[in-house]
Amino acid sequence: MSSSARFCGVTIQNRRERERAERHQLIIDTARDLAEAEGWDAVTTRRLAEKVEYSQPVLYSHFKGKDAIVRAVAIQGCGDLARLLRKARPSRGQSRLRAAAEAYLEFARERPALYDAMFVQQSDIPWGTDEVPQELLDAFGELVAAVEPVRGDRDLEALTEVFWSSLHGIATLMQGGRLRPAHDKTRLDLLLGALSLAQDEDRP
Amino acid sequence: MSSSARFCGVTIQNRRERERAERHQLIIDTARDLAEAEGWDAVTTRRLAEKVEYSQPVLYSHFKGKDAIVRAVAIQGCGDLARLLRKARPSRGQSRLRAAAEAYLEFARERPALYDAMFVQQSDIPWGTDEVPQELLDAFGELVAAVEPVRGDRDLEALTEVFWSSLHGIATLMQGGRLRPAHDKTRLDLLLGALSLAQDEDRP
DNA sequence: CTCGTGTCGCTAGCAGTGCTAGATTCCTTC
DNA sequence: GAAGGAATCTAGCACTGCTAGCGACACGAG
Repeated sequence: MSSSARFCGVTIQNRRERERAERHQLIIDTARDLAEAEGWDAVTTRRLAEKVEYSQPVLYSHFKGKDAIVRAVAIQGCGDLARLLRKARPSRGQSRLRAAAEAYLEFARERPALYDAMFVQQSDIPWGTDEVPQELLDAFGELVAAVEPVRGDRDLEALTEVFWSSLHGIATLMQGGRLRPAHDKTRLDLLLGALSLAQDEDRP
Repeated sequence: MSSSARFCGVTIQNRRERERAERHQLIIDTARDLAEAEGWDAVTTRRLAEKVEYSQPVLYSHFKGKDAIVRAVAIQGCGDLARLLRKARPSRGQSRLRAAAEAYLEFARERPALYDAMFVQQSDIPWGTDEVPQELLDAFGELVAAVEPVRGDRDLEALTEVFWSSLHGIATLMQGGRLRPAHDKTRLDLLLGALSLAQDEDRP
């Protein structure tokens, strides 16, 4: 019976781990959805626990604290962004740089709370040289690929950082209502024209 | 005696209003200093009240709520930034654009909490066409003046928004440790070179 | 000089926050 | 079935922003 018991024990343990992983993901998804629907201020541990139909302490058996939940949402959001950028290929005479820029800004516009968790709220996600999440590297890699065609003899990583920073600045200032919507198109044209070695590569 | 009484009453009222205005400013300054020293999380109404040596309700006789205090700090910060940009004139062969960019980034680096209140934390400051504070217009005006020399035939306001957005993106991503410090100089060179009509105006 | 009057600031409290210790319930195993 | 252990919940702490209502003070009138 010991082998049977062990076998059974393993499968039961597997089921438990699976259910636990599902609940883990449920918490992340619910937090993201609640934030998108009502903003991060509305994401309290009580409301989140109520939505996942468990009590608060269950959250703390999965995450060290609320910050860790937000961080998990942010990291998975980076994966979403990376996939979106990978799919965003230029159509017609559009440059790859423009396709990436438009996809990035659309992501920030459509999912402002998620974007906030990823790049605005301060978190202790390791962005330095050490253990930075793969999702982040993927997203940045897609930006690098989009910048590469216009790099010329410029430093590719630094140029990508400039591109990213500009997009991020536009995204956040727009979200805060600090830029004039009337300039939306002109602004992006100017940025892309300036970064494209000024050889008017991007004009249609 | 009625004229004497009225005269006295006016001066007393003046003194009271003056003291009240001083206390109003004291609250703003204390909130800003506390935020700069320990971050905005440390700025609670209790701690703030303790620092100004009054009880909490006094804060609410000056401001509608904590948000209004942060907003006052932010608006005065815009005045500081405008003054700093006005003073930042190019030295030697430096372009005015570079002088403004460096001054802006230094401001964001040296006073991160103040910068946060101004441009990161969402607030209901009216940025639209209606009653936007004068301090804000001044600061943006300084940026416009710095961009003007390189505008070429481009839309000046939109180009300034691109310049501002890029600086803002760099400032916030740097603050969050999301950019590589090794690229700091290259990044700014690339941005200024790209915005300067690509005529290498800014290369020394 | 004394007495209302009204402004001013304070004490105490509310509802809600993130988080946790201890009791309780449920399931597995013998 | 009973013992053991893991998983979950209840109840509570210290804190947040904010406010009602009380008490003390300075002021002007008689």
